[in-house]
Amino acid sequence: MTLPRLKRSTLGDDVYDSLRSAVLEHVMKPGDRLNIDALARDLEVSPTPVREALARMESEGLVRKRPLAGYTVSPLLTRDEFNDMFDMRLLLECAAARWAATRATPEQRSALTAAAARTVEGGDDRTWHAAFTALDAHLHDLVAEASGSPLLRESITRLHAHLHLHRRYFPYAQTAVTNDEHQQIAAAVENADPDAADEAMRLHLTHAWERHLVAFQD
Amino acid sequence: MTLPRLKRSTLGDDVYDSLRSAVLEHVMKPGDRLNIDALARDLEVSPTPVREALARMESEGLVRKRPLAGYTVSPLLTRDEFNDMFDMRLLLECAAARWAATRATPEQRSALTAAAARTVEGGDDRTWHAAFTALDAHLHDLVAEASGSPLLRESITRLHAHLHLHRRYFPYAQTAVTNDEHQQIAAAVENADPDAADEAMRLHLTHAWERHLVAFQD
DNA sequence: CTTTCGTAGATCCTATAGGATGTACCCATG
DNA sequence: CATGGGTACATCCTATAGGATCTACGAAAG
Repeated sequence: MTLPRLKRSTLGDDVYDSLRSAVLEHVMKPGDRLNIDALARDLEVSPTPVREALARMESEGLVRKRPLAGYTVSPLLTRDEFNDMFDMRLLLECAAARWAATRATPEQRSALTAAAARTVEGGDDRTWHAAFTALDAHLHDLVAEASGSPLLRESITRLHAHLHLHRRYFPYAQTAVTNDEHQQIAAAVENADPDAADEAMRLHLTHAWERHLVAFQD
Repeated sequence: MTLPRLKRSTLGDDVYDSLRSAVLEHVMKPGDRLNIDALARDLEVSPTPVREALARMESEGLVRKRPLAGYTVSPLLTRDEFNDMFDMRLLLECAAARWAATRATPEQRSALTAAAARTVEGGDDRTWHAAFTALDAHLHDLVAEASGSPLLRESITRLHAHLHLHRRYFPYAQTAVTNDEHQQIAAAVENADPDAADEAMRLHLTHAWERHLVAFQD
């Protein structure tokens, strides 16, 4: 018999969750200074667990630290960095799709197909876009999980944090309907066709890349 | 004119460097408990910067944290985790070699060739092995750097931390001479031949994999 | 008007102390 | 002898305070 893992947590972990979502959900914008004492007051804790949370976030690239001068939210990606990120996505996520096609469990395959079938209903642009990105991120994580490689999934998750940051800042860069692309990926995985899965993911990412590039017209 | 970046650091950063090398150089073995107060006494600092350093190390997978029960050095990789790591190495480092072949600067190419030409001189087994792994790690980092992708290099560096941990624990798993393999990689990059670089790296990693597998005869 | 210097304030970094939790040992009991 | 419970100790977690550093604003000199 297996019992559910019990989840004890410290203040440091809670502060980390709060700050991480605050950065990802854009409550604090890139470049903003993070005043440790102020954060501690707002969260009604002492500075110590705040420092601990910031140290973790720095190691993940969400914030930057300048010794003796404080933390700031990581700046937005430059055009070069953004292109580099998509090169990495192509490398990692296409491999994930390929591996998922051969190693995914039946449950994972059907979950992927179900997620790809879902569509986002109306509402104003802002909430619609938020729901859409959440769905997209969920689907990509399903593929990463189905790859059967914990390390690969972790690497992809790391990349997506930065992608999410960028998306929130340019909310209308990606408005085209990508359901078809998602369904092709899911179908390829369902059919256990590695080459097709790789190619479908490549197509999807390349299109996403092009849609995002408009944000860099400088 | 460009001035050298000035390197101010806090105690937390220094503690991090110290603890990281202590784990990597195997001063503290996998599974060992890390007593925060004791570490603070040994390093002659207060527990606060120690906690900060451990938080960073946990995010990198070097230590594990159990809330309200302390930190421990991450356990050695299981056979599955080890295989997963080499799958990732094949994916990442072959791509790095491929990109390096097309995008490396002339300086990077010659540095790579020079590193591949170096050999490790005698001494007792232990120091020889240490020098050898250092040379191998340096060469792989040169390839990662020459890829021109900061994200790719960072991912590879992350993997190598765990690899290094494993190597130190089974110091005699890799004794074959790999200079030939290194030189083939360097030559392919020098000749700007992506396919050859990919293949040479694949061969090198596959052989390394087989050499390491003997550690798992259980 | 521009630049330099100096001071005041805010902020970061570190150390110390106390409350909360986990761990280990010993004793009692079946 | 094995098992369960209770207590003492060690350790972790958090809060608070003080010293060191950085930043920003204003005044003085060129």
